[in-house]
Amino acid sequence: MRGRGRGRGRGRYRRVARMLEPALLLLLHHGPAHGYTLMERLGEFGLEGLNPSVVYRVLRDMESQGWVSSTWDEETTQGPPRRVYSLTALGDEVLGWSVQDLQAARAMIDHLLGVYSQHMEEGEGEYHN
Amino acid sequence: MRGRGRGRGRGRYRRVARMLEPALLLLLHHGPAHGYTLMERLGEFGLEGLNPSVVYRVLRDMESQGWVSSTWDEETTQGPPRRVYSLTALGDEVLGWSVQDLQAARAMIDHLLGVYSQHMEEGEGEYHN
DNA sequence: TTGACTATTGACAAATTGCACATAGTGTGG
DNA sequence: CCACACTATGTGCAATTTGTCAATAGTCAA
Repeated sequence: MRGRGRGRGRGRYRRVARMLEPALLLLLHHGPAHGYTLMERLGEFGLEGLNPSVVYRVLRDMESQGWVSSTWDEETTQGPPRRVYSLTALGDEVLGWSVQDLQAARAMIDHLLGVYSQHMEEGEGEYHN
Repeated sequence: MRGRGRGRGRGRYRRVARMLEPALLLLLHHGPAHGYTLMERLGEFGLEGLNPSVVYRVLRDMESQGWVSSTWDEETTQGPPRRVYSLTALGDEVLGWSVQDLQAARAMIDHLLGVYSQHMEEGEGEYHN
């Protein structure tokens, strides 16, 4: 068995992961920020409780793509040096594309939900077993 | 470099893949159908052009989870024997959960899009490079 | 100096996906 | 009969993505 985790939860989680990049880009669209701060602000987008290494990895990957750039923060705070990420011009463009992608995704979801509620109204949903 | 496919397209495609299971369940909610037929009807949900083996694999996986059941079609048509898939009671329930997940996903997308257009109106989006 | 909290990174296992190809029946044109 | 096209489904494996665990590192307070 290929064990695609049964039951609930999984689906949402994975779909959510697909929103991590857009959410980070959007947060940076507001202004530069540290990775740690970004991670905490992800809660606003329903992305709380992610493993930090996931978030940092995405940030580094986005940097290697040139969507964001980072420098080490000058001021010493309580802790090791922090990276400050900012959106690049390319990242700004990518954010625009992401928004379009998300609009398309929403349209697909709407269609599916529409068909489902239609089935419900019309009393379809006889499963044959 | 970990090569997370640059540029467009990828993101959408992956997000789309996450809708394959719900779409198949919904199609089967309408009534039993062959894998091949299902594959063709996926176009209605914006899921055209998928590699057949992907669709068949998901169907078999869903069967191993007990969400759908299949039998070989009696009637001989042009081609090898075909499987007929139908939704099980469990599959019907899973479809309901999927719908809830999708509603939640839509809410998240709406929120993100809302924040984005707010930024746009307020003239944010200074990227600092 | 121990523990708690802030920050970031690395390495590896597990899960997912894409793709190329294998198999198989039926019908058609030469 | 043979090659070819089209309908259908299944297998195997490489590549990619994701999750998890642990390492490193600095500051502060008891």
